Amino acid sequence: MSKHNLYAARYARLERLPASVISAVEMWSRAGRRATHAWLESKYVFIPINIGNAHWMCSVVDVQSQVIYIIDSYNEEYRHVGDKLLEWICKDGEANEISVGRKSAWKIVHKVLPKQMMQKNGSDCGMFVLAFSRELCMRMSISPGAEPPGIVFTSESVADKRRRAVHEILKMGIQGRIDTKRPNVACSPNEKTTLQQVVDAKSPLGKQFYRDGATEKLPRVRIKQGRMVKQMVVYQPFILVLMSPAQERLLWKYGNQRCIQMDSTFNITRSKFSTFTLIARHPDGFYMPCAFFITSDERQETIVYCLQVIRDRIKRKYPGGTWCPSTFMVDCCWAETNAIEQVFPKARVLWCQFHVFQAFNRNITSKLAEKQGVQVSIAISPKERGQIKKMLWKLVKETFKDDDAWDKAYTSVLEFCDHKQKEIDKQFGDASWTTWRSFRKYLETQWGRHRKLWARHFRSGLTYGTQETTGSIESFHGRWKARLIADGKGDIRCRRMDWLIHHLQHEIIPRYCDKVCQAETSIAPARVRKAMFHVLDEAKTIDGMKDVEKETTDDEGTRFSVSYRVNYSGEVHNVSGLETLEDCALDRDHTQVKCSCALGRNGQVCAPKMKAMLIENELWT
DNA sequence: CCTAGACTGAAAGTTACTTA
DNA sequence: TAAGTAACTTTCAGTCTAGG
Repeated sequence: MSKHNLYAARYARLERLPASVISAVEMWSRAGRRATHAWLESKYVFIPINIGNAHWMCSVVDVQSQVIYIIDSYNEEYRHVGDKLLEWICKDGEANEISVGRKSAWKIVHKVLPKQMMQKNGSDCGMFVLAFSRELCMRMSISPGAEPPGIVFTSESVADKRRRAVHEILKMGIQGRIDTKRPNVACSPNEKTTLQQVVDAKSPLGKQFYRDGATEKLPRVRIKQGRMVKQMVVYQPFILVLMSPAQERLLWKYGNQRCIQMDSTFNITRSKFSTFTLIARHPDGFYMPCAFFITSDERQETIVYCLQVIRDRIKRKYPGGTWCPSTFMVDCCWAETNAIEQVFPKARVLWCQFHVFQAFNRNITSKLAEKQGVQVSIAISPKERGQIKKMLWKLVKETFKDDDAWDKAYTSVLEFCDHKQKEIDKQFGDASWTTWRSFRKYLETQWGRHRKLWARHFRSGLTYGTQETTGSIESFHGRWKARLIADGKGDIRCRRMDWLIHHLQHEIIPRYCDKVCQAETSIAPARVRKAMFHVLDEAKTIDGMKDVEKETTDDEGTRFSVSYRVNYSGEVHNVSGLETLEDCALDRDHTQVKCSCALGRNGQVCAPKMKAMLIENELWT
């Protein structure tokens, strides 16, 4: 007797047999032999059989007793199934020189199921096959005399078996392949199919979340179990773009083929939203805010959306010619940089030199810090740090004769790092002090590749005003916050969003409009202000973005309306208790899964919770 | 401290080719 | 001719590190 008792075959498709029976079986048995052992060397072989790509039945080959059992959940007899199987067995036994006995000695037994065990719907046959296999495996005794088998389960309990299967898949995963070298060892956890693959949780959520639009606008769902994080987030950013017609004009007039600065600031309202400001420079030398957008995150795609709205808005209002700023000044932020390059491919992005040097400084202090060793401590002297700072500052600030000269200066910095590293290596041996090496790596990966973004040398020939930094926008934010604090209405971090909008609309924008008009004309500011207000009133706020219009009341009780475009309204749901999903699946009770949203807190079913349930549902019904 | 993006290695998917 | 195979590409999750 073989030491192997079981062989579970991959399924067999009967309709294919006539043409390809020989090669198919050979491939099949060969694959089995390579993986573990020949299938006919087992005691029992379980072969799920598929008929007409529709129905499944279970067959068990008892190799030793030479019996083929066929169990069909409808109690129908498929004579040819047994014959074909027998044909296979004989062929394969011959080919692999395994004695399977005479063909006539084999018996084909169609098990007859009691009525309570028969399938009563059109979709459970697969579960029946699994259930039969499991029961037979568990008992490991299949004898031709014992028939019909007693009632092991009823057809009603198949739904529970389905849930059990879900439970087991969630818990154990699916073994993807068998390690040919160690066939008896279970696969490593890495090879288990994880929940995300079993349940395609990343696919769109279903109708309730669908909106027209690009894929990236669909909310994301991450269900994580086991090795993965147990959290599900339906993530929909909040976006509000604010730009008055007056600002639009400023942006069009003073932003086209000129420099625009962009920066974000936090802690302006009680929400943890960021406020982005775009400012342009007036020929008289002062800077004015030209657009605001408030977002719930700072991801690239969110910024792209806002910039697109602003660009399209100006295009529509001033159709003549293409409007495109020549340069954008931002701080060293990749999300902003990439977004600008996506929306304005022709514009050059420049990084604020102040932020660049700030980053340098931070990394010089952290990476080139003094280190305490076992016996000695190595000191990177302030002088050395000063030296490298000076060299980098030169790279940032100065204009060189040509690109080669800049390159030479840059390489000399790297060589300086190498030199210092070598000194340390000589003293302490390789790999013990890698301060300079890691700093060099940082320079190369983080800055060397993107030199055009931050070095003054590569900016020659560009028109971007007089500033090399986003200083004016930072000071604008600073003054803005200072004014807010000074108005004595409490902590700005506790204020509401509508208050912020009101403040922008009635304080900030008119201020700058006054200033601009004073510079452009000789009209007294009071009259200008009136004229500006007229424009604002007429346009309400941002025309063309009328998806949502709301009447709001500010702190002083003045009513004003705001219209804004929200490309998708939503909130973040933090669903906890997902680890209990498997119990929920068995109990059909979802109260253990909790969600942070208002509905969820009241124990009601909210959308993400419903989605989690739906995913389960799909598996057990 | 938090979020975003680059990077990385592994798995899954694709395709062209081989084999019986 | 269909299944297997190898080489290649794409996708995805996890890690790391950046800057605010």
